[in-house]
Amino acid sequence: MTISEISKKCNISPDTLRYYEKVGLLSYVNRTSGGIRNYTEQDCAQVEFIKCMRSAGLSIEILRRYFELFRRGKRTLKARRDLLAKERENLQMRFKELQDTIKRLDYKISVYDKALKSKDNELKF
Amino acid sequence: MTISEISKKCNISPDTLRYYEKVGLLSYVNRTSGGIRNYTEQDCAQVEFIKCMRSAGLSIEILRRYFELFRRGKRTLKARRDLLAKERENLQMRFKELQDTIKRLDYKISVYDKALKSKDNELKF
DNA sequence: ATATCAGTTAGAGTTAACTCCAAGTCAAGC
DNA sequence: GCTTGACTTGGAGTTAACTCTAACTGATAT
Repeated sequence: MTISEISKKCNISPDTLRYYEKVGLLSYVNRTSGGIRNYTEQDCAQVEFIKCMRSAGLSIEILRRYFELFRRGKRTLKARRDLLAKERENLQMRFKELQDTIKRLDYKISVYDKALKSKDNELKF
Repeated sequence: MTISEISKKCNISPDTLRYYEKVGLLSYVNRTSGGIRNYTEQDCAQVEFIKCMRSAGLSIEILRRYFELFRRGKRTLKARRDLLAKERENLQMRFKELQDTIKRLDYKISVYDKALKSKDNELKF
């Protein structure tokens, strides 16, 4: 798969793919004899994983650390597991916060709806 | 309340408070005769609201728009309600995504735990 | 009256994560 | 052999959201 093919397939720009490679999220992408990147299905799955974690809020730096551990081989299994478990806990916290914020917005919207009905209230902010 | 007092109370830096004022999130903060900001409880509640929305991911720009509508008075009630409702929907989507990502991490962690037990598996990434 | 200290401003600097650009290369079609 | 078009690189530019700096001011304690 060329860079533009995986770009379309994974909906991520070629520039971003090269950037991810440069900073260590996608190491050792195969090349053709002419020096052109040749992505595998496995690379594609990894890109999907990165995209998913990025959109949940994991930083490039955390993911870089994760893949760096990977490159060091099997003896880092435990460290990788623990890194993921820690990030999972962070997400769990953000999940609860998000839930509360949605509730807060729901309440605020209901206050707006009341004000709109009664036609003469203003809110504090 | 001086800036350092509200800073401690709301756990937000004085620089950030001045920045929020500059970009239009906190307009018309009262001043003493000497020109020093004098925050009210109401300002404090507004700062808490901003903090909550910011940490859920709402941008400064969206919040700026919200408070700008506010300044235009009662006739923008509906527009403000709709702005909040739209952001609420965005958060709802991110909430679901986050839930899926947490599940995905749980699965991945369980795969790690299996690999750690069997002592000889490596994962793909 | 002077030193101290918390506040003020405008504007510069920082960070993360891209995103763009210019100059060059390579394979394929005419 | 030449053009075209997709690729390559290193490095510069962008954006959001702060964060810091320098120079200044005004109230309070000695």
